[in-house]
Amino acid sequence: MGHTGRCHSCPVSRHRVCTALAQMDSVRSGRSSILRRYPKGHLLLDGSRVAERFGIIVTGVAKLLHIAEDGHQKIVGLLFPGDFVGQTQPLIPHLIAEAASSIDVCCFPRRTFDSLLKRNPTLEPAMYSHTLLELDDVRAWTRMLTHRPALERLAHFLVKLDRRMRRPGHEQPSDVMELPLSRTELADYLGMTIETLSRQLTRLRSAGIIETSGRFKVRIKYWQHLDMLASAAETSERDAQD
Amino acid sequence: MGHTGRCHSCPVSRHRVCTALAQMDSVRSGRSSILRRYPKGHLLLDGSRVAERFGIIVTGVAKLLHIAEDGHQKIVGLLFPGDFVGQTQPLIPHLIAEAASSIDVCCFPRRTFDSLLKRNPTLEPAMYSHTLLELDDVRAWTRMLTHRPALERLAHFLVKLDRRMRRPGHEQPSDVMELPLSRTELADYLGMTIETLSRQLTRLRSAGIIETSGRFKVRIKYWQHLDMLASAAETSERDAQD
DNA sequence: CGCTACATTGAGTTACCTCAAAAATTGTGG
DNA sequence: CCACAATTTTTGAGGTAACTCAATGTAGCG
Repeated sequence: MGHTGRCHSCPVSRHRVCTALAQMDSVRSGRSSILRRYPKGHLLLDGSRVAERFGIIVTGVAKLLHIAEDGHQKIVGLLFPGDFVGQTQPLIPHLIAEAASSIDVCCFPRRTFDSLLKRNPTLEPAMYSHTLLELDDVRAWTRMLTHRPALERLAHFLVKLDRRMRRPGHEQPSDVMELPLSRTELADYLGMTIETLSRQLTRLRSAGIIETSGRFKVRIKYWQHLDMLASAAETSERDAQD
Repeated sequence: MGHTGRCHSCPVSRHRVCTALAQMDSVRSGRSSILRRYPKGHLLLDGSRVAERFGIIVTGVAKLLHIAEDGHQKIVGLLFPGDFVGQTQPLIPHLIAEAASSIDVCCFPRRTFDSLLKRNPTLEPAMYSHTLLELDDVRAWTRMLTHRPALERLAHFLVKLDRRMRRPGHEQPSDVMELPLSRTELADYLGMTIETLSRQLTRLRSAGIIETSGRFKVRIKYWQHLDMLASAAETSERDAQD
């Protein structure tokens, strides 16, 4: 189950930043980093502080939150295995990340990571590339949220979640997966009310496309069907214009 | 009007990346870069190719577009003065940028820029920071689009446009500004139909908050009023929850 | 088991969408 | 410079997806 702390057995080792890191022997053999497990709710990133360590998510999901002065929190994104946290400077003080579920993080002490950054010239570019891809992803997601109906937004989310949570090899196509967010949070993230979200879930459930048990377990029964709904976006957006 | 090609007279010189660049004498004196003016519609970035030059927008606005296989284009973002284009690798092949209006760009030949990158260790981090801030901005904007009504989205856009287009010192607070997008494009960008957009513009117009002339000229008469509408977001989002 | 918090379902309302027509702006040839 | 077509924007009328408010159902916990 849990991996040994060496890159070759790590489920995220094929991600961009890990690939760059694994060019260093000390990293590949697991001597630079420690795999830490954090409980749901643990603060992984505090935007107002320099991070004590750099971390790459190995399993689990983290919420990215914006905090208002009054302390109120708004979900602005999610982090999945392969994504990283650990800023060198407090660039965005109102941004925090916290574990949405129990989460495994591959952690490098700040100093260690800084020296890796200096010694490995491919590392920073790899991080930058990762961020650029994420930016593009967020932009596409924004369009999805603003132009597509609630059902498709939900379908898209579920498909994305499934893809990013599935550990290579480890899982079957239609395993039960854990929702990282409560209904309230998920509705907020998808830009709808909990009532609308609940109705859309019911639609998918009674169409036989998904199965739910308890509040947080979902199983995709017809992935293909769900994916069609999710990508109905592109097709009907195309029809619409020009 | 047009600046001399030296950083000290340049309206964007106080932006992050320019500040980093201006640490080099050859840059500060304007020997590395050329100020180019491109007409509306000019292709500034082709995501499927390595860019011939690195450019920082000095005046004007550029559209960021996603291209589908069928050639259909969707607006995913805007670039303003201080933002930059010019990738080293074709990371996001379906992404292009084109001038939304006539636009001035401070251009560095690829080779020159690469060597600057190597010689100035603060440059890449500055670019990275810029991108991280942009990512955060897009995330906040996404929330705006998904949670706020059409009128507020439009108000927010106008306020943002005003802030980012205004050259330091150069303009009066309530100058006429040029809309970088047609109604169709703007509606698409703001996630509404052209009809709804038009109605919201009319509302602002008849409330005396803005003035329009022709298709592309807007003047904000009551900036404060508009800003209140724009940031009604935070206030009423706060009221809503917890 | 009963309490509390969260999720689902129901009924009525509204903001935005769709379809259709009128008005304004831009481009073109005389 | 003006008339006229083409394009884009605005306005109008009616429909619908999603919202709000309210009630019911269900999961988790002492």
